[in-house]
Amino acid sequence: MFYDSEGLSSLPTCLTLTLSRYAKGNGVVDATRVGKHGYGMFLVVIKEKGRYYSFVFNSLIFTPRRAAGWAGAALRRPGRDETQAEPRAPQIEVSLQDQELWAKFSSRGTEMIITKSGRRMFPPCKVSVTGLNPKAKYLLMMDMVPFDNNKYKWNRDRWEPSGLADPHLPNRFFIHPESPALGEKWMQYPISFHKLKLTNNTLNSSGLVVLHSMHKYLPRLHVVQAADVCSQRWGAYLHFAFPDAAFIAVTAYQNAEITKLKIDNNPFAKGFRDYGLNSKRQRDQRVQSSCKRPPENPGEQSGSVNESKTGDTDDADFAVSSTEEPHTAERRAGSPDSNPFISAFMRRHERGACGVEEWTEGHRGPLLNSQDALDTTCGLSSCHYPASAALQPPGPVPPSSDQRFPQGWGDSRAPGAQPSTSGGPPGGLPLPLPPRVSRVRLPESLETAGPLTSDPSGPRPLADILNRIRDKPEAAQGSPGVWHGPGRGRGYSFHPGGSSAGYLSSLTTGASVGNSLLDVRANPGNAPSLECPYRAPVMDFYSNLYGVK
DNA sequence: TCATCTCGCACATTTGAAGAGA
DNA sequence: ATCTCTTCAAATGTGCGAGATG
Repeated sequence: MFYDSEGLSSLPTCLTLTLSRYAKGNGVVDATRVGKHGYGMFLVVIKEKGRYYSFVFNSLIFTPRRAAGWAGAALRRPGRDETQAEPRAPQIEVSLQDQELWAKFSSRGTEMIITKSGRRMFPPCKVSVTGLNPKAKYLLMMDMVPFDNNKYKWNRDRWEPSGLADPHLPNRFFIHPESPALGEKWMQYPISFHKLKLTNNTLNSSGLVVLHSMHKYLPRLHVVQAADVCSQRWGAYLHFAFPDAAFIAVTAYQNAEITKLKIDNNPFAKGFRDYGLNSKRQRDQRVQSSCKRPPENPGEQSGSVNESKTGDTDDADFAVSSTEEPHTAERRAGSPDSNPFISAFMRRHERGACGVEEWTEGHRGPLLNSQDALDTTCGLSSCHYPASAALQPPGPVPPSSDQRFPQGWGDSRAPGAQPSTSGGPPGGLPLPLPPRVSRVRLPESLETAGPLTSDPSGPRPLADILNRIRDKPEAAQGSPGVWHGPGRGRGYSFHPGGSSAGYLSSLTTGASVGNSLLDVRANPGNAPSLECPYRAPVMDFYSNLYGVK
C-alpha cells in the first residue's frame, strides 16, 4: 500500500509531518507499521529518482537532528529478517539529541557556566523518549549527579583533579514545564530541558539546580508515571544518565576551545562571533591597543599566539578565532591523547547515548541517592541510539566498566584508551523542523521547588516528595537498607532492604526489576533479577499488550 | 600572588502585546 | 467579530573583562 503525502494521517503527527514534507519533493512514500502491534516501529519506502528505498526505524528518529541523516545511520535498510522478525517488546528508551554537538563539547571537556541567578545549559539537554504508554501520564524531570569524588582545577591547558569534592548538595529536580503529559505527547517530539538553569547559589529557592563550581556532573533524566505533579501515587519510575553530557561547572570558562564552541553554536552568543570586526568593544580595544602597542613589530610579545598569525592586528581575540590553526588550538588546550580529562570524556562518550539506571516502582521502590548513579550508570549502559539500534537483537552489554570509569587520571594513557569514534548521523538532506509545541504554564506548586508546605494534608509538589524520599531512602523502602562504602573509590551508595547483594547485582548487570520485558537488552538470562510483588501500571500495559502474565 | 567569583556591559534572540488588514 | 500577520518594545540569554574576594 502506498500513501501520498496526505495519506499518512494514521501515523504519529511528528512522523506524518516529516514524511509529508519530505514526500512533497521526493515522490511516493509507503509507511507501514512493522510488527503486529502497530506501535513504535515503521517500515517506510521512499521512491526517489525512480528507485525505491526502504527503511525500518522507530518514530523517535524524526527529530530535526536525526532526520538530517536520511541517508545515514539514523535510517537504515532493513536486514534480511528484520521485517519478519518477532518484534521486541517495547521498552522505555531515551536518547540524547544533538549528539554531534555534544560530542564536540565532550571531546574538549564540556564546561557549563553557573551563576548566582542561574545560567542555562548549552547545549541544552534534549532527549527523545520511546516506549512509554501512550495513554499514561508521565512526569519528566532532570537533575545533576556528581560524576566522581574529585574537585578539578584548570592547569594551563587541561583539567586536573584538585582534591576531594565538596559534599553534594541536596538535589533539586527541574521538572519539565509540560509535565505531566501523556506518553504519546512525550514521544511525539524531542523533549528539551533548555529552561533548566544551573546556579552556585545554595540559598536560591526558584527551582534552580545547585552545583559546586569546579566539580564534574552528569545530567540525569527521571521518567515518572504519575497523573499529576502533586500525585502521591506513582507508577513506574525510571532514570537515565547521559555520559555524553558530563560537564564541569565553572563560574568562568577556562578552556578557550569551549568558549569558541559556545559562541559558534549558541544563537545568543552570536554577538561574539564577529568579535574582531565591528563591535564597539572591539573598537575600544583597538583604540586601547593602539595606545599601548608599539607600532613596530606587533608580533614581538613573547608567548603570544598571535605570532603565528598574519598581518591583521585586530585578532586579540585569537583564543576564539575560527581562523586559528587547528594544531595551535589543540596544542593550547591539550590534545586528546595528552589530556587525561579529555580522554576521560572520550571514553565516557564511547558508551553511547545514555545508560538506563534502574526501574523502581512507585513509592515502594528505592530512589537512589545521587551517589548511586556513580556505580550504576555505567554498569548498565544500554546504549540507546534510536534508529540504528532499535531493531538489533538484545545482547550483552560490552563488559568494559574499567574503560568507562577510569580508575584514575593516569589511566587515560593506558593502551586501552581510545578517542571517541562515535558521531551523530552524517549530514544529509535537511528536513523541516516539527512545529513548536505550545508552552504550558507551570502550576504554582511547580514554580518553586522550595521546602515542603506546612500543611501536611495539602498537595505536595512532586519535587519535594522526591527530595524527601531521597533524603530518607530507608523510610521509603520500609526497611533499614545498607550503605556501601566508596565503590571503586567513588562515594557511597545506598542499597535498600538489606538484600544489598542482589540489588547491587541487578543494577550492575542490567537485570530487569519486576518484569523481564522491560530490560530485555541487557544480559538476558545471565543477570539475577529481583522478585517484585508489585507490578507498576506501565508494566501492566505492556504485559497486556504482549499477552505476558 | 593567585585562583576564583561577581557584576555590569554590549549584543543577540525570544516573547508577547498592540495594531493593521483581510 | 474573528483570524492572521507585522511591528516593536521588553525580557531574557550570552560571553567578556574589570574588579572583588579569599
